[in-house]
Amino acid sequence: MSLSHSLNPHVSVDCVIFGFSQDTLRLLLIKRNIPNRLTEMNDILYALPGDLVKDSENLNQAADRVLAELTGLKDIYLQQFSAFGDPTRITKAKDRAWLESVRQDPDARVITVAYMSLIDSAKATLQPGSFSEEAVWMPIEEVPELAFDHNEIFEQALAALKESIQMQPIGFELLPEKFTMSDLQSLYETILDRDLDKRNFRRKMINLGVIQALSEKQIGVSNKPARFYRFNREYLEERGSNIVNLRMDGSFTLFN
Amino acid sequence: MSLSHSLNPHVSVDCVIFGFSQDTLRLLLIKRNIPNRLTEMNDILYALPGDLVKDSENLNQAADRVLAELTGLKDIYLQQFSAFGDPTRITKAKDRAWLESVRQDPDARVITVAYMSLIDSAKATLQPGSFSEEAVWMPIEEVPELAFDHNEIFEQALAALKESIQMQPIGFELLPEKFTMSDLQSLYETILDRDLDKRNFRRKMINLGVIQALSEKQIGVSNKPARFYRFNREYLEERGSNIVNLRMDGSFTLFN
DNA sequence: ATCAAAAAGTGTCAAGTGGACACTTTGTGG
DNA sequence: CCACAAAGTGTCCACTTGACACTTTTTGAT
Repeated sequence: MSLSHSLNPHVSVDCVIFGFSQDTLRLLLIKRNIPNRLTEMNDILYALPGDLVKDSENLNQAADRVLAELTGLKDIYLQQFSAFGDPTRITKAKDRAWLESVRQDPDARVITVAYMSLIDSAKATLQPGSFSEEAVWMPIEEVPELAFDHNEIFEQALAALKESIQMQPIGFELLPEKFTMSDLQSLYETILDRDLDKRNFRRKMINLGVIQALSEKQIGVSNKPARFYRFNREYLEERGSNIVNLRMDGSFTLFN
Repeated sequence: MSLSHSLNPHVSVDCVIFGFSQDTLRLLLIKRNIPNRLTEMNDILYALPGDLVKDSENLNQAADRVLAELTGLKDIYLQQFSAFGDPTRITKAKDRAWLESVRQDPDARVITVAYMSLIDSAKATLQPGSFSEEAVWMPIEEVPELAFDHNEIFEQALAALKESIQMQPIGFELLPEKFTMSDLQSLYETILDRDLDKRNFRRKMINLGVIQALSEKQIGVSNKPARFYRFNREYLEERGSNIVNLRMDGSFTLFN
């Protein structure tokens, strides 16, 4: 636990980390044990990884630190997407019990700055910070009631993710160094939650120039082995993220 | 001035209000008089309209209130776009002089949540809040050195504005109830800072269905009078803002 | 050796959109 | 009635999208 005198009691960061693997999109949650005075047992409460900001660090640094402390994840590209500051956001009964057990000033009004990221959950090694807390990947359809206003933060992050995937070829941080076209398509289908046409998808990806074909192929699969591709990092550096367009028909047309 | 005991000394909001009129894009600034101990005169410092958040209000409410208090602007649609929390963001010498003159706790580390909006500056009536402060529209090319990290906040807001205009047909709040096609094109050209082809612009706008032609025309101009149009509010309600597309060539293609 | 299963991989056409480009029309004012 | 100023208009080509179905390649079982 960090020295609490350097913590700013009014500002926190929360991290919405989406993990993708095995065709499933998951949310990274912290499982907290909360003392329950009535039952003398611990209640379990899931929450986004988050904590107060130190007076000496900026918001990005705080997000990196908090995520590492609570989950062991390091060097994750975190993108700030919104601040949440409703005065009632931390006043649920369960939340107060936990706050009283860990915070110097549990009554302080806290605004939080939310960060999000999308990573390859198979590559991420979780190392929860303390024995009473555990980091888990939760499929996004099964996300339970969360602490504070974390359900709302999660929903907004998911909506932001769906929008942003339309606008830039993400996936760079998401897939292994080499991956098949089907892996990539599956990633997009999962996030967008709809089917895409195989031929059109391949055509678009290749023409965009974001990925490069390798000569390598899968081995040991019981069907035609797929070719591997890798992301073309120069592409994004050259282009920036300016790859948006507005359509006549008002529809999204990234794929299909 | 509000009761300071209800102000949260660690969280503020700042408003980046862009105003458009007479083919010019302007930024709304507050002119502050700062006591200078050496000269016994006042230094002048421009700043974005912003102030601390009250413990009883949420961030959106704070932004609305602060903007109204400092500039008189009400019922402006403010969109949160980023939080700024570098520990050094309020430590410039000039800034400290001013903070010491108005804040209970001038040393507090403050993070700020930034909001932006784009309005018709000709329709907006400014009523600065106190005699020592004055609200002014500053053409964006002439924005001077601002308080705190407000130059950075402004730059980021401008970049966000340029991006977002590509993605949704804004302008609804910007132009008068009825306007000419040239007015609209001029708005886009000003914000995007480049020329657009007249024929292609008209075709796109009309086909999009965002605007409706009126039968009325200009009168009293010494050239062919232009037809008036109005925005089609049903359009946005039906479509939402889902009018984005990703292009093969990686370029913006909203117009031209 | 042959076959079945499984996933990879491939081509075409029609419709729509984007971008480049120059002249005519309609009003006012001198 | 003439000059000026800004509005308004149409076409062509290149490219992108979206719909659509069959062949290829490998493994593993018989």
